[in-house]
Amino acid sequence: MSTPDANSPVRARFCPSPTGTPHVGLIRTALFNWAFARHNGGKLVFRIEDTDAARDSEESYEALLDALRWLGLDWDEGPEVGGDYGPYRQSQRGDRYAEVIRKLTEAGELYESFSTNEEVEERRKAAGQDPKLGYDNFDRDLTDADKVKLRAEGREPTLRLRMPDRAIGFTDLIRGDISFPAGSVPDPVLVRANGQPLYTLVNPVDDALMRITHVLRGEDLLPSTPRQIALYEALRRVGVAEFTPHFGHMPLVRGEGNKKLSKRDPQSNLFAYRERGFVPEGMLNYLALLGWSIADDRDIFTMAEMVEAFEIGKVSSNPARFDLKKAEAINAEHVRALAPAEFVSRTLPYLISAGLLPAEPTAEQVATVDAIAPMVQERVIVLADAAGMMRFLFTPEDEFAPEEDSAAKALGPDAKPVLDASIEALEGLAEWTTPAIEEALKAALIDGLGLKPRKAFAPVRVAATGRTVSPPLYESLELLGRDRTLSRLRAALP
RNA sequence: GGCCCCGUCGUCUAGCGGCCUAGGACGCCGCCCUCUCAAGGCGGUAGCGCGGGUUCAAAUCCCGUCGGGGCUACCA
Repeated sequence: MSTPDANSPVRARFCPSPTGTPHVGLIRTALFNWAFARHNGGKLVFRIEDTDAARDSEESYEALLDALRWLGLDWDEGPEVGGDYGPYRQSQRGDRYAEVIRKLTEAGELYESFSTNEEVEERRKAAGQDPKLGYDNFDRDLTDADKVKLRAEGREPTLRLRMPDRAIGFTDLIRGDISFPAGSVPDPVLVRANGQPLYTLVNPVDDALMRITHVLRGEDLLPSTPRQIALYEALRRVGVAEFTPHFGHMPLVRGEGNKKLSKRDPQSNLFAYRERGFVPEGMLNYLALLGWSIADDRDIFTMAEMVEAFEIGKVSSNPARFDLKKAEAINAEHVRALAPAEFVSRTLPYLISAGLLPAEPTAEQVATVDAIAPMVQERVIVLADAAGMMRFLFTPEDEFAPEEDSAAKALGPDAKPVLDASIEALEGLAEWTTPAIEEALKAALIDGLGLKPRKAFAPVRVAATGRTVSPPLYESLELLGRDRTLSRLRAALP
């Protein structure tokens, strides 16, 4: 098997079909191809496999671009950036496929197949074989007379590739040597009866035409590799392909249980993570951990570091479970690592969509966010969490009310003396600053009432911020201001 | 059923014959810090599927076995 010249530049590709919402497993595939291309100083080709009009949609296509752009996974050739091997949407490459089909057919690499699935099944059963064995290569030896007769019945043939009568093996970049015995792969259909080419044809043909050197994809495609290698051999014989690329099959991403993470599983939806406020750095870092590790004692890293260290041979061959808890932990690390101003600018959209702020926040509102942000930043896991923690600062007084369960915990009858003492202490404060508030509250509640801090501050916290969990209390009160603080404490009196 | 892949803590992994009485991370538990919750610090919990080999020595190599998964479309 002739492989790409070791000195020729790496050309990897990411070639999703635009069906549904981007899936985290799909994005992991994009990430590894991207990192592989970047690490090796090669090119990443982005190609859209939209040959199934029944399932593809323009929305899904847009979603794919949106996803990659959001994550910062850039491509060197593909939609919107062009390249020497375009177009990069298969729906626009019909003429090329027709040409390849013609060459293959003329060279006798393809044969006409008239069998229906039912007929194949019947023949398998009649031979005492399991119908699941698939196509039986029956039409390989049809005579011209047979074909004329079948056409006369109104049947149109598909075009199948004749698989070689020998084992097909290759060295997988991730798994090592893999071999499929002769006869274990039935002759695949490459072209529909109506002349439409299928994935089985267009995927390898485009990889050949685009001179892809490394095919890195999910393990679910491993069984299709032998028929692709057979096609490559045919393409080389007719002068369409110059070499057969290297293959590497990445482990599957699993969901709960041991099954492959399904497209229907809400956990697979990339955009759901974005909506919750996963940051690209966190999402990518976590996805990278699904099958790869940068070092034995570290799992937080940047994409620049990943590119520097990424070697395809170090990718694990076992399936990885998508673990939300760990994804969140990794994301939280990246959120905390954000520069304060960056945290604010990324959080603002979430505050707006949560209804805390108008689409165009005032300078004063932004200043308030700036002030509370550092204290919120280290307490959130995803950006959307910030809304819950900042809500008390942006809720109009007539709408403000402590959350029910928090109130139940901290605003019972016992709270009255605490709130009374707090109000009295805060009313007379000369200056409304964090240190002054702290001093006054401690003097009144700890020293004055002799309460444990835990008991003392809970009612004040819930009365003012609405929740038992909030940013630090004194700072929060300072930002809230004296008037709002006092009116909320009074309103909370049992 | 057939073909293929995979098998280290609950999860993701490090490990590629001696450095392993198996390391890290998430989770979980405890302690410290402390105005809450986080963050941070410290400590703990838990694993080489099983059986044979090879070897002075195996998580690491070989075979078998069991288990899990994927594919098996005129989808991609």
